[in-house]
Amino acid sequence: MQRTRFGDMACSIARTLDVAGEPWSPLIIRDALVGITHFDEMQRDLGISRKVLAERLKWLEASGILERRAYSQRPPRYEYTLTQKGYELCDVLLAMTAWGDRWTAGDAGPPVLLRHRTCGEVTHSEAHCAACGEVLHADDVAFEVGPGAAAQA
Amino acid sequence: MQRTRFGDMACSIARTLDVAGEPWSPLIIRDALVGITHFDEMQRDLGISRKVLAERLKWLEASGILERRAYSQRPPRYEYTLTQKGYELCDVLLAMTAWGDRWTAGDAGPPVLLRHRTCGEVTHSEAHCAACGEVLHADDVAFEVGPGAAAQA
DNA sequence: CTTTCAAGTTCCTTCGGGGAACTTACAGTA
DNA sequence: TACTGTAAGTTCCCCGAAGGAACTTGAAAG
Repeated sequence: MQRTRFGDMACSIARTLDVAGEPWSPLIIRDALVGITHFDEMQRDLGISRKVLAERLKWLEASGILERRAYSQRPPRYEYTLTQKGYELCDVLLAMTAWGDRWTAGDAGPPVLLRHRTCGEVTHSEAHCAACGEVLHADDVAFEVGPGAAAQA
Repeated sequence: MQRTRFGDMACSIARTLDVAGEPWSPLIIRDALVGITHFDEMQRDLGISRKVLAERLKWLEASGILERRAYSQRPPRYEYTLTQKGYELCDVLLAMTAWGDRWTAGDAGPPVLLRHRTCGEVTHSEAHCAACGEVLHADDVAFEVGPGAAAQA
């Protein structure tokens, strides 16, 4: 959690960052996606401080991204799983993966390959226009004032 | 810039975060995209501390995301524009915008609308499989070990 | 020759990250 | 019964990074 609050800005990018913009959060969500759902598993996998992990998990749960559920009563043991809201956030992770593979992988190639289950090909995520289906890049769009444009403090 | 280095992790998400994971960076890139390219403009638009802005701009320039160019010699005045590498990173911002519009906009609706110039519709970014063109979500993909999977410290 | 502006830099305070140790609650085993 | 192990945190201290305000530099403009 950063010092300046992004949640109040009239910008969906800022508001997304407010929820999951802190550097560890996307990696926690990635872990939850691939089945690393227990506190100690995450801590070992990420090398994150236990304190910070506990803070992030609380925040992501409060934000409706993760759900904390006991998978054992005695002894009390918990797992963190993605909600629908959290699951949809993985579209952002797919976009990060595509960019990171393209620009930061270097000669070694990407560390992880994504195989599309339905078509069988190794693939990556590509942004498309939800209306016409064509490939969409940032300068294909014009920005217009939307209905929620009010509270620009 | 966070304390733990993400750049060395064998994960494209982590490596993307290493470049642009600090909370302000995506907003700086957004500003550069929409034509807010001068130091003072950015500082006013974002409400960011001048110190932090100067640090981020240096880092993003060093990472090949932004280019610093003098648009005036006398007096010396500079602008920051996106490189191709930085421009492609905007795909991630489009995904953040789509998620933020859907999950954080509330009753007021999205603060900004995106109109696709080629088809004319108000739209949002949608992740598609680069191979078959179908809509792609996180559990449509299987993760496989890639060629660059080595250096998991 | 004082003001204004852009583009930073410097200084100070405070908050948050990192890391290690500690705690709680239970299970297994000898 | 005591000892060991494990999961899920919490507490403590230190230090680095964020925020904010003031200062600097270089040049034009009144």
